Formats: sequence, C-alpha cells, structure tokens
Amino acid sequence: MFKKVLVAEDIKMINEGVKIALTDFGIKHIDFVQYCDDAFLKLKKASLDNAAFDLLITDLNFKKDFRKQHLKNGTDLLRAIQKEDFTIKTIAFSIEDRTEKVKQLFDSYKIDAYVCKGRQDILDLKKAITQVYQNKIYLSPNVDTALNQESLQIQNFDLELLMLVEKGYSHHEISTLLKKRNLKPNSVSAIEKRLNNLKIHFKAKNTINLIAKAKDLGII
Amino acid sequence: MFKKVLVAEDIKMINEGVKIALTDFGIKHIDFVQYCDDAFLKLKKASLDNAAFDLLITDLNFKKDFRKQHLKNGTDLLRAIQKEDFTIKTIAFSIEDRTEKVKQLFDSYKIDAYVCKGRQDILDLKKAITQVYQNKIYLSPNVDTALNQESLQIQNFDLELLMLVEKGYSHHEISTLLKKRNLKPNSVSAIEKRLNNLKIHFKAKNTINLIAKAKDLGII
DNA sequence: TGCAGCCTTACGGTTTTCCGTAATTGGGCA
DNA sequence: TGCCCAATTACGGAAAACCGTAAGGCTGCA
Repeated sequence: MFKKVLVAEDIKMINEGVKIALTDFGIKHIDFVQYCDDAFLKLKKASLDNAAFDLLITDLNFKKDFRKQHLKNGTDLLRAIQKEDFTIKTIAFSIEDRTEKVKQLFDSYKIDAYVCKGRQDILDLKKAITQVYQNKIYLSPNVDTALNQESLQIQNFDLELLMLVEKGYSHHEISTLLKKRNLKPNSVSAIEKRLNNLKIHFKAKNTINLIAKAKDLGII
Repeated sequence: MFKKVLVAEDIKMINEGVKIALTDFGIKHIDFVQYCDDAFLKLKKASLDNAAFDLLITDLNFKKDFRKQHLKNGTDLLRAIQKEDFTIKTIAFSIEDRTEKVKQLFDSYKIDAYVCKGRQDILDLKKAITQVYQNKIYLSPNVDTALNQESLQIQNFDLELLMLVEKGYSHHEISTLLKKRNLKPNSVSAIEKRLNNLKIHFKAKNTINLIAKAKDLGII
C-alpha cells in the first residue's frame, strides 16, 4: 500500500474524513496542507530529499484568503506537478461533478482517479486508493461516463486561449502574449480559427456565449 | 449545552468533522441526515413526540440524485422550518461566502449562526454553537461584514441585460427583444451605456471580461 | 526529390462593437 | 405654457471581431 500520502484540502472538516479513510489502510505517513503552494513545495522538497510522496489527494477548489497564492486551485497544482515529471499518483477529490471538467483532468493532467465529494465519498475514496495502487484508474459512479463520452479533445492550448479571452484580452493582444511566451500557434488567424472551432463544439452564438458556457461547464 | 442535535449534510466526509466538533461538547444525541426532506420529517416527528431537537446544523447545497426531493436545499429547509414555528436554533454551514446570500439567510430565515466551511471551520462551528447556546448570533470571520455592509444596487434591468449578453445576443437583437417585451430603455445606445457603466463598476476590460466577472461573483 | 495533406499565417472585406457627440423625449416646476 | 434637467435615443467614425480565401511551411511518403 502507499507509504507516504499528501492531502491538499482547505476544508478542515473534510480532512477529518480523509484521515479516517487513509488510516483504515494503515497508512501512517499522511501530510495535510491547506494551500496549493504548500503542497507543491512539500512535494518538491520530498523529491529532492529522496523521500518522495507516492500519492497526492487534492481538492480542486481552494478558498482565497489573505495569503496570496501562486497556485490558486487544484488544477493549477496538478498542472505544476505534471511539468515537474514527478512519478506520484494523483487523485482529484472535489464536489465538482461536471463530466467535461472530469474528462479534462484525465486528458490534460493525467490524474489517476476522480472522487466526488458526496453521500458515498469515504467509500469511493477507499475504492479509488485501492484501484490506483494497482495502477488502474478510478471514477466515482456519478461521473463514470466522463471518459466514454466523445468530445473534442480540448487541448491545453485551447484552455490557455479561453482563459486569456476571459480576462478580456483582444485577439491581437493574445497573439503578442503567446509570441512572448514562445507558444505556437500564435497568429491572430490561428486564434480566431481555434475560437471558431470551440464555438462550433460548444454550440456558442459568439465569443461571449462561448466563455459563459466554458465557465458553466467548469473547464475554465 | 444542547441536548439533541440534527445535522443535515450530504457529504459524508464533512459529517465526520461535525461529529468531532459536537462530541467535544459532550453532546450525545446527534442525528445525521443526507436529504432535506428527511431532516424536515425528523424535526416534525420529534416535535409531535414532545422530544424536539434543540439545534439544527444544515448545509445549503445538496447534490441531486435519483431520490426526488421536495426540499431541494438548505434554504428550502430553513424556509419550511420557519413556517412551522419550531423553537429550534439553526446554524447554516456552507462553502458559500458571498455576503449577499449570508445576509439573506439572517434577514429572511432568522438563522442564528452562519459558519463557513474552510480552513477554520471546526473551530468556527464550535464558537457558533457556544454563542448560539447563549442566545447570541454568530458569523464566521470571513463573512462577518455581511450584516453591516449595504450591498451595491444592481438593477433588475442590469441583470436582465447581462443574462441576454451572456446568451450571445447582439446589442441589436437585445434591443429588439426588449422592445417586444415592452421594457424600457431598449435602444442600442442605452444598452451600450448600461454595459459601459457595468464595465466601469466591475473594472472589466471588455464585455467578455464583464460577463466572466459577473459569473464569478454569482450575480448571473 | 517531388508531391500531398495538414497546420499555420497573411490579408481583405463585412459585421459588430465601441465611444463620443448631438438630438430628442418626458417629467417637474415656476 | 415655457423652461430646465436628466434620461433616452440617434448617428457616425474608429476599432475590433468575424469570416472566407489564399499563400506559406512542415512532415510523411513514394
């Protein structure tokens, strides 16, 4: 069974529940953090010390407070982890039950399991841990259709683009920003084409409607 | 201290945390329910049996599932309780931290405390229980301005407008729609002027950013 | 090497949005 | 009635978004 587990979750109450699930497996080394930046630093440090964590259980939504955070939510954390090339297994654990979002996490961030907070969550989390330990993936029953449903593969580029559009940048500004970051494609044309495809996919009337739908679906 | 407490909360994990907080007070009679309809029935029955509960701790958001519910969320439950004239004390316990909503609960449903799920929630819930037992009200620190603060006035027209824009209608289409409904103002100019004011108010870069912010704030 | 196919970029015309200015309307009031 | 003020509407030029077409560039393959 997993030896060293990190739990990133800002709700104290829920940490109590997670503790119960983990100790039932006899896992003794459990670290709890309430901020994503702390989570990342702990993982990084453990890795450098040759004492890496072998499982991360992370919430997706974290409350903002006075502590300014670089990684603002679980998605940011998972993205950062992927860039680092840790060998750690990851379980996302959230109230979120929109399948688009769940699919995105598996596709883009290679999570190993998705557990939905809810009436069965302690049981689900235990199942997830068991499966992930056997190198399988796991999804809570209420979102288990997420991976079957065929949908346009939403690339990281698309997400990046949608987030820039959401922030109010013009196509031209976005093009400039992408060039600065050496990301391709970065022409205004390419941006418009991608946005068009996304509009078709989400059946959006215009860009405003596209952003609204993307937010409703939780993909940005 | 309270003798008989009912907890309405659908997330199993959180129930574990609440259990910890309550047993620390030596409260022995704690009932847990995962649906609002069940909560109401339990309260009703206990009252008729002359063994009423003296405290309710309820979440606001409950997940929908196959069980069809009459009371769909905590707000519905609190409303139902108020109509019944129970003498029970009530603590709302939610992830929600928008002061507008919190204020509404105190004003309309006469709750005794509002506790925010988060980094301090076990401590906060304990404080709330202590205060409420002494017939005081309590709010978690991060929403304690809810009752003082006058919230800004956003007209119904503005909401209507934002929702039409969100749906992807052009200014011209919105103008036509408003005319059909005999709502004024309805000119393209007026629409643009209102949107401009909203953009200034919400510090939005453009209309897309405005809609994104309005959605983030939960006003549409 | 040469070609096909796909992705990316460039460009121009049309539509929509943006924004300032000016005209019009309607209500309150002497 | 006549005037003022504020809200609403109209309009026009500039900017941005939208959309189709065409050119450029890269990769795989014969």
